[in-house]
Amino acid sequence: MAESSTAYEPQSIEAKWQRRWEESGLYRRVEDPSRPKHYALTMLPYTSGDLHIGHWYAMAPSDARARYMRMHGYNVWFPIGFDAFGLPAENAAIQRNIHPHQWTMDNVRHMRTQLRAMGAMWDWEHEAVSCLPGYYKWTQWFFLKFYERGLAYREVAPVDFCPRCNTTLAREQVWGEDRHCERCGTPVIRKELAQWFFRITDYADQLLVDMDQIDWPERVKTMQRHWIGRSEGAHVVFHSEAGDPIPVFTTRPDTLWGATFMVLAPEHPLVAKLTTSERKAEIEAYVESAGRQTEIDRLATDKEKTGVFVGAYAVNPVNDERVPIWIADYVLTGYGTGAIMGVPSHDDRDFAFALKFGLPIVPVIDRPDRLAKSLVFPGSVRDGFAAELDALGIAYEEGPVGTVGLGLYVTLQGEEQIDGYVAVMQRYLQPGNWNEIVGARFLFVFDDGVRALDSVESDRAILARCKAIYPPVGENRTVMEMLNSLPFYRDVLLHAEYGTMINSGDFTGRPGETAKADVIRWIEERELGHAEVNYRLHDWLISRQRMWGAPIPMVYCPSCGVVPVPEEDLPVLLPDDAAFLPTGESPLKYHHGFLNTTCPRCGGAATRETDTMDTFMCSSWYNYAYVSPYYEGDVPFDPEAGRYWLPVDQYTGGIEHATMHLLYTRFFTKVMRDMGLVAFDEPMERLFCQGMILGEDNEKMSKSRGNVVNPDDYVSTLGADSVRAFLMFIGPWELGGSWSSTGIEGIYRFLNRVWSVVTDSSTTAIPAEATAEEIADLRRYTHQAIRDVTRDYEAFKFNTALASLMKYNNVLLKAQASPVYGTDAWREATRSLVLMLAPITPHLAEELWERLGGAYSVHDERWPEWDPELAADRVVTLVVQVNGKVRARIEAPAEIEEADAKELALGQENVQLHLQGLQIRQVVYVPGRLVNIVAR
RNA sequence: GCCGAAGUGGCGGAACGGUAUACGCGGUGGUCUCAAAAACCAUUGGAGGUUGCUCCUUGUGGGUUCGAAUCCCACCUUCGGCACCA
Repeated sequence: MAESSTAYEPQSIEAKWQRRWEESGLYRRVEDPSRPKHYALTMLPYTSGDLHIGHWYAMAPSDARARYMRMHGYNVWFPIGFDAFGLPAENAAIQRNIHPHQWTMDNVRHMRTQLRAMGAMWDWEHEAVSCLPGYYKWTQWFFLKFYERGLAYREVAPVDFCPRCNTTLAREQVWGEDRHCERCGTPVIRKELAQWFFRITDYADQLLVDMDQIDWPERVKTMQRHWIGRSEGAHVVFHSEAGDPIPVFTTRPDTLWGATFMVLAPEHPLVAKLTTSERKAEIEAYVESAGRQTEIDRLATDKEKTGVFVGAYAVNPVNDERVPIWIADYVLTGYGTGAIMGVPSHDDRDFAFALKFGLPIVPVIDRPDRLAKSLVFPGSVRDGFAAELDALGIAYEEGPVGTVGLGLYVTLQGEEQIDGYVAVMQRYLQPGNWNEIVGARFLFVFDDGVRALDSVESDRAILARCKAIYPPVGENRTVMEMLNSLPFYRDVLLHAEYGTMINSGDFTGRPGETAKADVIRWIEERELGHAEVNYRLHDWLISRQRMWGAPIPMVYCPSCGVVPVPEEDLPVLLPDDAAFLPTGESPLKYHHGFLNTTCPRCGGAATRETDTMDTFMCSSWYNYAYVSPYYEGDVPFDPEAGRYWLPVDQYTGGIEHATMHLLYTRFFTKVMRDMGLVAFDEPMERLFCQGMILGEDNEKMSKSRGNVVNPDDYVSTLGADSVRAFLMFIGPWELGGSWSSTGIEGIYRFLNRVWSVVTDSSTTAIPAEATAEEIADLRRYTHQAIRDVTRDYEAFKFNTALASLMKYNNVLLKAQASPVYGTDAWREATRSLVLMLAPITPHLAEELWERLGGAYSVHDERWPEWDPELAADRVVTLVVQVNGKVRARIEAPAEIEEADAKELALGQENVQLHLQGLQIRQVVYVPGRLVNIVAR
């Protein structure tokens, strides 16, 4: 084989094998019911034009895993396609005067070439491009089916809008604190538009429950659970004094008696009606400013609360208390009913709001921890008070109170201590003083008696008494505001736990375990409201005011109203002569040929819907489209092929899709199941999410940073196999990592060393015969490598798989110059090395396999198996510790007995040295690993 | 802010509660060469020391344990998502 021992030249072998694989149809899909199928899928790339290193990072390991499954006997199908609708194509159209279709398809052609260079096992015969009519016909078909099932509806919803460009803006097109248009700098306004929604909330519970049947990363499931945000509570109707019903959703109906105000979202439909004339200007200004903020800003809990009183009052239905109505940006229209009851004593945000605006705060749920505090002011009690506290076993600390002297900081635990404390306080309180107990109870001890904070009136009365005694506290508007000025009390002023109801009329004393359910039953009986489940998830807004998307197949007829396009008329084609305005406005609105049509129902003149669909629609069913792209039957894909291949067995993609794409595609599958298109609940059985590849400077790659890595450059110099292997070597796939131009050279060197281990016969073997021990050593390394590498592939740990392969190759480099060279064990070693590298470096492995005399193709070979007997270590290193510190290491036979190990350990000189003057208490033995001698 | 994740040598990272720093990069010294590159060999966490050793080190502070990078609590920092980027 001397003539084939040339240098490793990736360029020639990669081209050679890519051609050969294609010619022989190695990766072509075959339906073979005799073998277990494996549908491997990686998230489809967007047609950005250039294959970024990020695409390689997502796809190469996914391919390696698919190849690994293939070597385990699975009939693997690994399709590919393109997500081809979207904003960048329109921007290109405006900037370069090129039709989005042409721009996109040029990109597709270029990307296909780049993708082929990766040497992945893609089945190109089932490629699908989402912007082609044969594809989006079915995207539109899904819209019609959802509409038929009552899952699509039209409703007015706000969009970010640039008044100058006359166009809707995506979130990424809105820049800066002042939220201006990225193109022209004009401040963005909110505009209400009629838009189409999908009723994903109908499936909220199924999306939650079915998570149990899929093998997805726990973090993705958790994110989806939070995203769906199921909460059980009650729908309760308050009324304004004028009689307008104001429904609220609350998860805590047991706190209804503590609702001392209401807050509406600034966009709430009743705001204009409720606002009194003198408040109008202020309210309008606030509504305007709230509308300009993002939801993220509005919900930030660390910012100062803002809000405005509308001037009107509502009535709390459970106790007929009059409560003021406010608007504030922390209440959103999209969640619940867009209005809340403010319970400041048991909700952080309501507490902060009430404190800021001087609204009364009345506790209505007992603290389950029974903790209370009291600050005894200097000079407010007679001598001997502290001794009484000692006698009762009450904890306190003496400390300065401002600049007035030393006071007592008392902490009380439980009823007995609180009652005892109040009794003592009543006896010792100096005239002209008061003392308060805060937390488990809110009690004010005055010299003529005790007053509890148990209602809005008591709040006023207590404050008035205190003010009379010490006028400066009169600046406070509520008792809580006064208490909040003392930092000592801040952690006991409110709590959000369930507990026994207090200050709640007939419900006072109701235990926390049943409080919520009991109150719901009671309000249902009185028809004040009812139990309700609320979701944070809201319906999916699928309308986009864009041209480059699948047109929504709907027609507006002056006489028939909203009419769906008949199925047989699909697809509603995008015009190929649309004129793009430099503003970015959708040309569909001005394209007469597209816009004007006839009503499918009455045949009269009608207009088309000009909005297109969210591109997440296209990617919600692409895993089905691949089965039979641009299918011409009466369902979106060939049912027979679908029965064999579906669902996806292994899906991989970025964690950034955790909540949106991955939730939408699950929703689609559930609707498809209900339509009878598929017989399963979930589209992807197993999911792995990779992290993000960063630039050499550890920053996200971007053109502006100048740290973008072009894979093509490295493919042409070091080869696709080096790029693939390096990307897998960087670190754990799920965590991402940063590119390194020197790191990839290290991989290239490694592949060269593999090459020389397998092909180099110039190192003449030492004439001596290999001993049985040398053979056993080599075989042990081989079988340990197979064991470790197999485990790593199983767990998607390509980085450690490569580390083990490198280590193994280093061993083989040494063995090459020893008598084992050329033995059967050597042949087993090199074959195993090549087989284990095949998924990561498919070209190199194929070439080396051929040189080893293997039959075409290495990718049809079976994965090597390891023999535990052969892999077992003969000698182990026993670590000897004294009190947990390593004091000696002993080479010992692997099967050493506990007693022998301990004896050996104690015999070590350095161990004896450290045991001097100490008494052995315990000896811990971990078989084959360590002996820890505990001595004092 | 909320939700999710991660912090280990000069760098990327490895470590079933049991030898911290595997593997690779980089550095240093050497071999080869007229020279350089490549390749190969050796060495490489920090501090101290009498070759044998000792001490310190896994973001910070506590805790559990014979033993903690690993488990628990609190905090700090960085990254991803937050509904019209895909």
